[in-house]
Parts: sequence; structure tokens; C-alpha cells
Amino acid sequence: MKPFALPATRLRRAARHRFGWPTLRPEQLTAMRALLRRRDALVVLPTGAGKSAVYQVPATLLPAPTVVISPLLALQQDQITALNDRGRPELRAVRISSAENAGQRAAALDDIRHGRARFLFTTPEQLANPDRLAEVRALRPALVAVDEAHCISAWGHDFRPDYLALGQLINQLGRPPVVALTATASPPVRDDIVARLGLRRPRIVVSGLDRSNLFLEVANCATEEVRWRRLVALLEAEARPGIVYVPTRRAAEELATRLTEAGFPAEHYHGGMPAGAREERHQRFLDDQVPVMVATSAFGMGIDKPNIRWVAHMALPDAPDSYLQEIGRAGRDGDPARALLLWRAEDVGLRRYFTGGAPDPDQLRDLAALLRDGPLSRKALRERTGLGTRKLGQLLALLERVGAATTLADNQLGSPRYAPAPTDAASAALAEAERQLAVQRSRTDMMRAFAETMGCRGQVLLAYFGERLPNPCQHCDNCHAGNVEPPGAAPAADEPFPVRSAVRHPEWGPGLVLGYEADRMTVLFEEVGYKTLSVPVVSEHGLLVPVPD
DNA sequence: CGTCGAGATGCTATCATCTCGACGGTGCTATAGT
Repeated sequence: MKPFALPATRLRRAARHRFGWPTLRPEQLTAMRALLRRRDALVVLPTGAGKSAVYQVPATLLPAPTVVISPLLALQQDQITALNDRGRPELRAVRISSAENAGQRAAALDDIRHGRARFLFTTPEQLANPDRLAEVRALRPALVAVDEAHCISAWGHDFRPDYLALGQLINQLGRPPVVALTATASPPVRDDIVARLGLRRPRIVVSGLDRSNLFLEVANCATEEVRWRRLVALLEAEARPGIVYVPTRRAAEELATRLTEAGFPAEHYHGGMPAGAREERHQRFLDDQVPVMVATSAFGMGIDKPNIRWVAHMALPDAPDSYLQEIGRAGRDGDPARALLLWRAEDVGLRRYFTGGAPDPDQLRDLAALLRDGPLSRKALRERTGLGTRKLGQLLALLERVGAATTLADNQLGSPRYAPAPTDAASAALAEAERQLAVQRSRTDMMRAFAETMGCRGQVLLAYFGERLPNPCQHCDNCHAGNVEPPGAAPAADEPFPVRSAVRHPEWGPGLVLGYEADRMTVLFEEVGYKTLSVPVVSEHGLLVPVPD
């Protein structure tokens, strides 16, 4: 290696010689250069756009190993295999997880220590174990990559609580540069990732989200029968393979059977299947052996398949975040693909259920009081309170947020020195929970607004992600039906506040302008979540005032 | 919040309607027992 070569040149050379990638895209290069300069980065690129390369190429130019934190063991396995199949020792990857026994874990660490491997894959849960953390820290990693970083926001609060502590854990690793990678992240999710990981002035790289080969369609179905008939019509018109997303495991099994009996061979996939069967079915789908996969949201991460021709939704998704991620799996090859949403107003009920309700203030107060009495493990807290793992995690996350709980050495939980009194902590935590619920419900409201809009769906969807599409997308049902004024026909809409500027509403408080679509504007309010407002009404009544930075 | 199925009800039907309760997504991990 020539010592004085420019970073970009060194990166391109490494990509070419070590990975066989002839070129790097500008977004990849921007993020990679930041990492080489020991700067943090947040990278939002669609799957298939070379997200992994962003940490893999710089890793080969750094003097110490790279730790990759990734949420799913199956996903890790795919990436490890891909690296090891290159047959180059400097690209070798090993793993520490529940799938390895003590001997294998020791061998993995040994391989890294002696330069026989460069990448160490692991999970947040592993790092939460103090012994594991110490072992990884001793490797003195030069880079930490957090893959599928939106999980911090989506799963941290209750489902996988160790995600919430990931920032702390990385600090204890010696805090090398950190790169967070994800395929979709709305502005508040980006902020959450940056805050939770404690990224320092991160280089933020976001690629365009508009996918012109993806045709967006929505049908409001009066009955289940109509929904079924619309799906059959899609299957009769389109090629394979395709994915049908359903809201429940039972629906996945029943619909796959019904489709097969109707002459459309289909298989199901959900999180309740045995691990072996899941893996096998996933692989068969990638190998073009499954023409139609009927699945819950469990089927998703790690599907990097170019030729998916359509994605259908048999219920309203919980949020545009999940929706964009799920439809984004279609048409990666750039050929035309369809995204068809078949929804009913009744679907919202299930979403409400999954979102859950406000926690019990008494439980919050008792837990806060218990934490003041001394450090306890999660297990001890469960025994003392009688709360389930899930509920306890949720309450702890809330108390932590309001400064009434903290993680101490050895993964013990206690309260910070100046913690509020238990009653005050409970009411503050309750207010925080209600704010989170309002935001989550408003995400579902935005999903519904997307389904109900008569305007350009591409613009509505992208406005949610804070991205401006100056002209109608021309690849949605409303644009094609002529509902939307073609570009240039309508005068530019009045936009009284710049996109991404801060505003204040007399009732809803501070918010962030996300975008405009025809005469509507989308604003994300900290306390009440997403709202769509009429621009003429806002202007006429002075509803919003700008907030200086 | 809505759906689905079981069982009760009404009243004398081998059925229609009601009420009630259960159920509903995403995955790591450690550990007990084969």
C-alpha cells in the first residue's frame, strides 16, 4: 500500500482489490472517508445499495479489528459466510453469540487477537454480559458498526431492552468510531439513533428514498371478500416471486393454504415457526423455490433478492417506517414492481392493541422506590415486583428516561444520586409513556393518511421521511388516474416554512416541518406526534410560528 | 379495537341472534432435560 495515497484512492483500491467492487458510490465513499478520519457516521441507504461495504472496506484499512453489532443471528450468519467465502484471511469474520459454546467463543477471540480474522459479529445482548464486554474491549477494536440501527428505536423500549443500552456498552468498549447503518429512518428515528448511541457530530448520509420503478397502489376494501379478490387479481396479473404481508401468524398459515388451494402455490413464514424451518423456507425463497411467500413482519431483514416483482399488504401496517421497508424489497433489479396495499379501517384496531396502553402509575412508583433501596439485577427486580420480563423492561426504560433509573456496574439497576421521589418519577414516566404512545399512534394515523390520500402517494410517503419530492411521483395510482396535477400545470404551492425548520403550535407545542404535499403540510410535534395541516388555514390563522435555532 | 368461535338464549326453529372470553408481532439468551 502506498502510504501517501488519498483516502478516497485507498478506499477505491481496497474495494477493487479485496472485494472486487470496481466502483464506489458517492454516498458510500462519503461515509467511508468519515470513518477513516475517525469520525462517527449514520448511513441510511436502501438494502442492496452496498450498506455493508461502508464498514467493510474501511475495516481493511484500519490497524485493529471491527466489531459488527447485528440484531439477528441468521443475518449475521449470511454476512459471515459472504465474507469468509472470499477466502481472504484479512476479510475473515467470526462470531460470539448463543450459537457458539465457550470453546468456540475463545477460538473466535483468539483468531481476532492473532490477526486470523478481522470482523467480530455479535449482538447487544452479548455485550450486556460484563465478561463478554471485557473480552471484546481487550481486542481494542478500531471501529464499531451497528447494523439495522433502526432496531434501537423500534425494539429498544421494551422488546429487546439491551438495544437501549448499546451506546453505554460501546463507550465501555473504548469508544472507537461508530457507524450506524439502516435502510429506513425517519427524522425522529435518526435523532433517536444518534442520541441513543451517543454519536458525536456524525457524518449523516441519506440516499434518495424515491423508487421510480415501484408502482404504489392502495385499495380500501369494504369486506374481507373484496380484499381476497383484489389479491387474486394481482396474482393473476403478475409474475413471481412476490410477498404477501399479513398481520397475524394464523393469517399467514390460513392464507397460504387458501392461495395454494385456489391454484396459486404459496408458503407461509412467521416468527412462531421452528428455527430450522424458518431458515429453510427463507433460503428456498431466495433460491426461487417459493413463488409466493405469505408472511408476518418477521420475514424481512436479510432478504436481499433482486427479482421480487410485487409486495402486497393484507392489512394497514403500523407505520410508514415499516411500510417503506417492506415494499422496498420489491424491484431491486430496477425492473418494474408493484406495491399494493389492501386495507380496511378495521385494521387499525389490531395496531392499537400492539401499541398497548399507558402503564400503571402504581407499578412505576413501586419500582422507582425499589430502585432507590439499592442496586438489583433484573431477575431480582422481577421477583420483588412480580412483573414479567417484558413489562419490567418497559417500565425501566421509562424510569431511565426520566432520571429515576440507571444501569450500574455488572448490569445491576439502581437510581441515580439525584433521582426524583418515586411519586414524581412515576408521574413523569407516565407523561413520557403517554407522549411515546401519542407519537406511535400518530404514525399509524400517517399510514392511514397515506392510504386515504387522493394526492400523489410518493409525495405523501416521502414527506413523512422529511424528503422533498418537488413534482408528483408519476408512479402511483393517483398520479396515473390523473387525480394529481402533472408537473408544471399547477403553480408552486405556498410553503410558508422551510422543510426541516422548527415551528411552534399554540396547542401542540414545538414541532418540525417535514414536508408539503399539494396544500397540506406535515409536521412532527414532540408531544403529540405527526399531524397534517392545511397550509391556507395555517397561514390565515397564524397557527404556526417559526422557532429560531 | 376487532375477529372468531363456543356456548347460551329464545322459545319450540333443528335455526338465528346474542354474549362472552380468548387472541393478536418483532428475537435474543440461558438452562433443563433427552
